[in-house]
Amino acid sequence: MYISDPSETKRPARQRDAERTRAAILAAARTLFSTRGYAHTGVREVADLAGVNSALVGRYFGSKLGLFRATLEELDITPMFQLERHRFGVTMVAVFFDSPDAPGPLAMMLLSAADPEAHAASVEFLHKKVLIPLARWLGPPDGEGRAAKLSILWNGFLTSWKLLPLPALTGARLASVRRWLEAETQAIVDEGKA
Amino acid sequence: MYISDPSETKRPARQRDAERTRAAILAAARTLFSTRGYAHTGVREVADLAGVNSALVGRYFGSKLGLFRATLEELDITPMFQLERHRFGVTMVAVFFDSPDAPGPLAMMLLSAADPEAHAASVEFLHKKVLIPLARWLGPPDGEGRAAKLSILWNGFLTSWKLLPLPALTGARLASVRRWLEAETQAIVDEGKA
DNA sequence: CGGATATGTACACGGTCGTTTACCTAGGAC
DNA sequence: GTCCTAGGTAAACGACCGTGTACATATCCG
Repeated sequence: MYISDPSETKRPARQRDAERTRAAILAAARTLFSTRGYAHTGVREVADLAGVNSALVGRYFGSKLGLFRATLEELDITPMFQLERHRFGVTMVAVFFDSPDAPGPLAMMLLSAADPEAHAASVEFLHKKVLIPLARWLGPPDGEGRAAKLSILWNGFLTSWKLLPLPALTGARLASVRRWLEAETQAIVDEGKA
Repeated sequence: MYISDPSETKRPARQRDAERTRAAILAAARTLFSTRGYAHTGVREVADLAGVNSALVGRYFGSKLGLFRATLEELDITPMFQLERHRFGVTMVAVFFDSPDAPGPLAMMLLSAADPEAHAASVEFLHKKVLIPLARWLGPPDGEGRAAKLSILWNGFLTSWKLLPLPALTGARLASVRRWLEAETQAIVDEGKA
C-alpha cells in the first residue's frame, strides 16, 4: 500500500536486480564524471541520478575511486582502429562532431586531472588502452611520436571546444577548423607513406 | 621571548606589511592553483605556504574565488606579442620548454575547469586577454580562426605534456615533437602571407 | 604620549563529503 | 512453508572546507 505520508510507511521496495543496479550506477557515473569531473561529482549525486540508494555505490564499487576506475574500464576505443586509413581524418572528425557524447571519456579524464588518484587511473588508461594500441596501429616510422602528435591535436581540440571553449569556434570558423583538423590528422596518419 | 610551550605564550607577532602579505598570498596561490587546481587548493593551504594566517585570505581577497580571479588578473602575456613574427614558432616553443613554470597559467585554468565559477573566470580571461589580442596580432586573413588553431595546438601540447602526460614525450621523441610544434606554429603565423 | 586603525590571530559555525554500520526484506533453495 | 542470503535502506560518523566573528596589538598620526 502506497501511503502519501512518508512518516507512516517505509519505502515502496525497489525491484532487486544487481546487474541492472550496477549498470545504472555506472551510467550515471559516466554522465556526471564527464560533465563535472571527479571532485565535483558526489556519490549521492550519482546514486540519485541512477535512482538508487547511495550506500549501494560503496557496495558495488568499493569506493568513489573504484567507481571512477570501473567507468574507465568500461570504455572501448577499439572501433577507432577499424576505420579506413586513407579516410581516417574525415571519419574521425565526423565521429567527434556528430555524436554528441563522443568526447565524454576525454572530458572525464581532463576534468578529473586535478585529483591525484583519478589522474593516475586516467594516465594509465590513456597509455595502455589508447596510445600503445594507436602507436602500433600507426606503425613505422615512429609510430609513438605520431601517436603523440595525434594526441596533442585531439586533446587540444577537445580542450578548446568543450573545456575552455573558444568563442571563435562556431559557425563558419568551426567548419574551417574542422577541415584543418581533418587534414592535420590525415597528414600524421600518412606520414612516411608513399 | 620564544617559549617552547605554546600553551603559555602568544604567537611571536608577525611583521605587519599589507603589500608583502598580499603578494605572499598571491604567490602561494599561483603555485598551488597551477599544480593542484582550484578545488584541491584550500585557503588554509595557501595561507600556510605563504606563512600567513588563513583569515587574511578572506580579508585581502574576499573569498577563494576572489583569490583565483586576482591570480588571473596578475598574468601578463603581452611579451608574447613582442616576438619576431618570422621566428615566432621557435621562440614560443623555447619559452615553453625552457622556463619551467611558463605553462603554469594554462595548467591553472585547465585544472580548475571543473569548477563552474573558476571556469567562467578562466574562459573570460582567455578570451579577452589572449585570444582577441592574438587574433588581432595575427591579422587577416582569418585572424580568429588562426588564433583558434594556435590555441588548439598549445592547449593540446600542454595537456599531453603536463596534465595527462604522454610517456612517449621524452628524450629524442620530445625533440621531434618539439620541431613539429615549431613548424606547425610558424605555418599558422605565416598563413596567407607571401 | 595616547588613542585610532590597519593588520594579524584564534576559533567556531554550518555545510558537504566519502564511508561505515546496523538493520530490513524480497525472493530463491530446499 | 521456512530459511537464508543477496540486495536494499536509513542514519550517522569523522573529517574537511569556506567563511564569519570576536579579540589582540603593532604602527602611525596628532
